[in-house]
Amino acid sequence: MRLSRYYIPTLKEDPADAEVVSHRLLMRAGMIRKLTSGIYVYLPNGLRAIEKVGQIVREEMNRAGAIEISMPMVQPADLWEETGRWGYYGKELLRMKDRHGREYCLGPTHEEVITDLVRGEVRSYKQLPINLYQIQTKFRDEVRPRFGLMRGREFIMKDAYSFDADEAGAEKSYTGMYEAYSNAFKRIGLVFRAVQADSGAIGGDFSHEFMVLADTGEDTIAVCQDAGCGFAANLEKAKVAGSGGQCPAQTSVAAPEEVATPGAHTVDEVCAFLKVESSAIAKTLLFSVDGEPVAALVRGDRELNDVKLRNIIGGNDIEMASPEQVKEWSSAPVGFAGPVELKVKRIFADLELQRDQGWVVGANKGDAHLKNVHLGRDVQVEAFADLRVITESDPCPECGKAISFTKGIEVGHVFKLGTKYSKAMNATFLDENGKDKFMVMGCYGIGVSRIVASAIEQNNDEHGAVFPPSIAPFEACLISLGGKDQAVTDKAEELYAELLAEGIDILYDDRNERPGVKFADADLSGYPMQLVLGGKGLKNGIIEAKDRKTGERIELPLDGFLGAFKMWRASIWQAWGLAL
RNA sequence: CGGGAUGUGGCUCAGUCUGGUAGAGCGCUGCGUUCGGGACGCAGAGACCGGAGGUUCAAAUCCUCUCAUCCCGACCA
Repeated sequence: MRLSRYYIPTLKEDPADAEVVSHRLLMRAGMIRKLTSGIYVYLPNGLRAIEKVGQIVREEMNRAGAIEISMPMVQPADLWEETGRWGYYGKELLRMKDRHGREYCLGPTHEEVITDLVRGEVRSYKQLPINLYQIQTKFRDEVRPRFGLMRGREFIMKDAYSFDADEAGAEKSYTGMYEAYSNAFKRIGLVFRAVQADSGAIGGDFSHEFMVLADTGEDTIAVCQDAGCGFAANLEKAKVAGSGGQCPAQTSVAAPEEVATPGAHTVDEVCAFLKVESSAIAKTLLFSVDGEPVAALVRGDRELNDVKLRNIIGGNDIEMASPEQVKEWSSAPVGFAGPVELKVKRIFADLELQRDQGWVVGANKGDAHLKNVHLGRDVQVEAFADLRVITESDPCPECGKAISFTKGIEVGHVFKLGTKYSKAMNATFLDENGKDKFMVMGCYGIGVSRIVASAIEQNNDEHGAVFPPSIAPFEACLISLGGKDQAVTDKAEELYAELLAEGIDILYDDRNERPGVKFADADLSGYPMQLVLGGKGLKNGIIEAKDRKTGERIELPLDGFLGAFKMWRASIWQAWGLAL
């Protein structure tokens, strides 16, 4: 491509509304432009990177036996009613009506559509397994879109759906996708890690996320320090080691005693007032679950894991109780709720609280707490469960050794769905014995546009983006420093033609610009290889080759250029850990 | 949805407190010089100051409402 006839509108200055590095650089490198909050235009270089990622994903999906289709973005509400997700999915689902008043939504995901398709087509076990996928624009009306392509409302996703005759087949489909994902991310050139994950609104019982490791990631993952163990999980999923069982009903703990704690609303204030450690306190958090009160107790120094809570209590609409609700349910202002004689039927407590000891809790009246509260004796707890967020000082839940936290960006997610959707939508087939059975499903997503952003998050420097060669908008940039020197221009034209004929994905900067402008643009855009031809070089029979990642420059001979270039190119790919 | 902030040429911003001729840098157009790390000179084009209403002789500036965008939180594949 000739840059003089192409469209890469780079910016010298940082756009005012771009916070994270990938957003800034995508804008500055002229790869995207914002249309409105969370919705972007993909400019030529942005589109190229996206399509390269898409193509790698497509190849790995095809290799794994999946079959590409394309489903509509607009979906009818009645399909979502069938699975109950019209109610469950919430405001993230952008809903609309057509001229007849019929309800639709913009597809944030396609379980309903694919299941509807397959139930109408697949009748026999002989047609299974089948795995269908698409690469398509999705829409999720995020509460707060941010960070450019990292969390947009409109984004490009590859989503695949597998249908199997039985659990064993579904397991195979799942591992097949897991492997395909690992292969794809390796080819894309990202440092990533597969971790255990919560399945969220998609549902199902088992899932892994593929995380690109980057300090700016929105997710935190807990990783076992012991490589042999291999435990890695999203913080919202990571279980905390702890025994189940019952809290003893008998105890030697003294009877509860009310103590005055004027003005002590927070755990810290109560600690300071009563001169106890925060680990001696059990805090009571009130939630409204579809309008009904639920209480969750965790130790004062712990953080409640709301995903774990949601998974235990069920329900559609879960939110923190409002101050008014707290007052109604606990008979006290915020900060003094406690489990004893609480007007809440469902009380859940973290495993740590079943210890045979007395806790400090709110007294359900203003300016007072109770001490010596024993949950087995004084409180009707519906269940003791793992409710808290794991901490870095907790042991690995699988092997007991130390764990550490790192930040990651979720770029892929594989789910085992089981029969959740096939049952809800009656997707059945006839098995060998002529019996009707529900198909066993799995679903698998890759955030294609997000990968481009995460690649920049992981690879950039003060000059701009640094793309892995497999997904760079162009693999190499040929910079001609010809100016008025026609001999240099002629030679550059010749090299460009040679590289094109060789099938190299090359951008030729033939603009009538000063050298500094060309260098800055090439660095900013992140082409992994730069070729610079100047007057001096031409005289000496060499062209300069710069590795964008390391900054290292070498000289390639103009005589026998193509061979020398191909060797250099191979070394660049190899340094990225990529196969050509 | 709660808290905070910002809307002025294509971009980044000043001007708003204290009302009185709309500014700068970058970018853009033309001419000339320059040409290995975002050049320089000269001459230009380009703004209903987010929108609506109000106060005033006079509003980018003060008041009311509204819309949009960003940040923090809540929430969330």
